[in-house]
Amino acid sequence: MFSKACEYGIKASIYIALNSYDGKRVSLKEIAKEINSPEAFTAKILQDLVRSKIINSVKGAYGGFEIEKEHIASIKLSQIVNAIDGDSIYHGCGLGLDVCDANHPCPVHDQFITVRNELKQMLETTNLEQLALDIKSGVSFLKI
Amino acid sequence: MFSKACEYGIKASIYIALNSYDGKRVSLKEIAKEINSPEAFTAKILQDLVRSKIINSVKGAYGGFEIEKEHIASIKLSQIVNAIDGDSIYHGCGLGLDVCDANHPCPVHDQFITVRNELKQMLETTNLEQLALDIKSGVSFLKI
DNA sequence: CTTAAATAGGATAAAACTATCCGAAATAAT
DNA sequence: ATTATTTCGGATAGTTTTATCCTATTTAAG
Repeated sequence: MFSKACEYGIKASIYIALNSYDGKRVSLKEIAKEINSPEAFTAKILQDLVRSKIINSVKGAYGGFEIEKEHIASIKLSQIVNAIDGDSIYHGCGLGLDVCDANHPCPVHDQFITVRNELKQMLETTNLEQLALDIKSGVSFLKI
Repeated sequence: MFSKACEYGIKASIYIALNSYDGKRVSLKEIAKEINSPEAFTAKILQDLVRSKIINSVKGAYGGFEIEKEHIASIKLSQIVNAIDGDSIYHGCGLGLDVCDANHPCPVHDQFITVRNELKQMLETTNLEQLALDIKSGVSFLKI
């Protein structure tokens, strides 16, 4: 469903959010360790998220990544996915037709639209705060 | 959502079904042309479908691919997807955790389950006959 | 029997995705 | 200022997916 890059991006964002609530800035090293991801590859993904202004980075000693507390609740899963995997989930035909709409649908157009709207809805109604709080309370987990 | 291989596999299956209703066997060449897919790559995918006994192949002159008429209505989209992409859609965590279940869920476990069940349901309730008839009646299209 | 037309399957190439390496730039502490 | 730490970004490597090529095998027709 999601690319590896996207999986790492989501988990990293949650971990950063979690720590930002405590005013803690976290390093790439710590993030990769806590979400069990390859460090250098994770760095690339974090750079994407910084460029998309979803997370914030501070260079140099005592630097790291953070998210402004007030923004956490307003960051939707859809923004993270879009920053990393692009908007193919929103456009794009289920069977890869260049043109696929109500007037010229692919064979699974209607069925696909239904599932995709469910996914879309899910991504747009889930925000970082919810996810971070579940980790904090031990309801969900970022690794193993 | 689906791999390219899976997209081609689904479209090819529909085209074969469509022709099998008329008792027509179709060649790789014709299939690739009609579903707008690379010929040699499509050949590999058709081989998979033959091995999975979803479609039938006949070698030699006047050979080609076909599906027994009586089977068409019983072939579900899920079987085609499973033959080509495997069952990763059914198992596997949305965020790539090795262990992810109700007792040890990833942060998006519940949301993911919901969307995936919708997809699962869709794949299991859609069969080749429905899809082929829509193509025949000009309601849906296999290319452009 | 020979030939032409097809699928089967192995080998290989190209492209995309995942992952690693290393030097540059920035920053805080000493 | 110097040093240690840390992100940034370009180059490169490995892996998987997508795609191509070529030969072998099968089969119907002449």
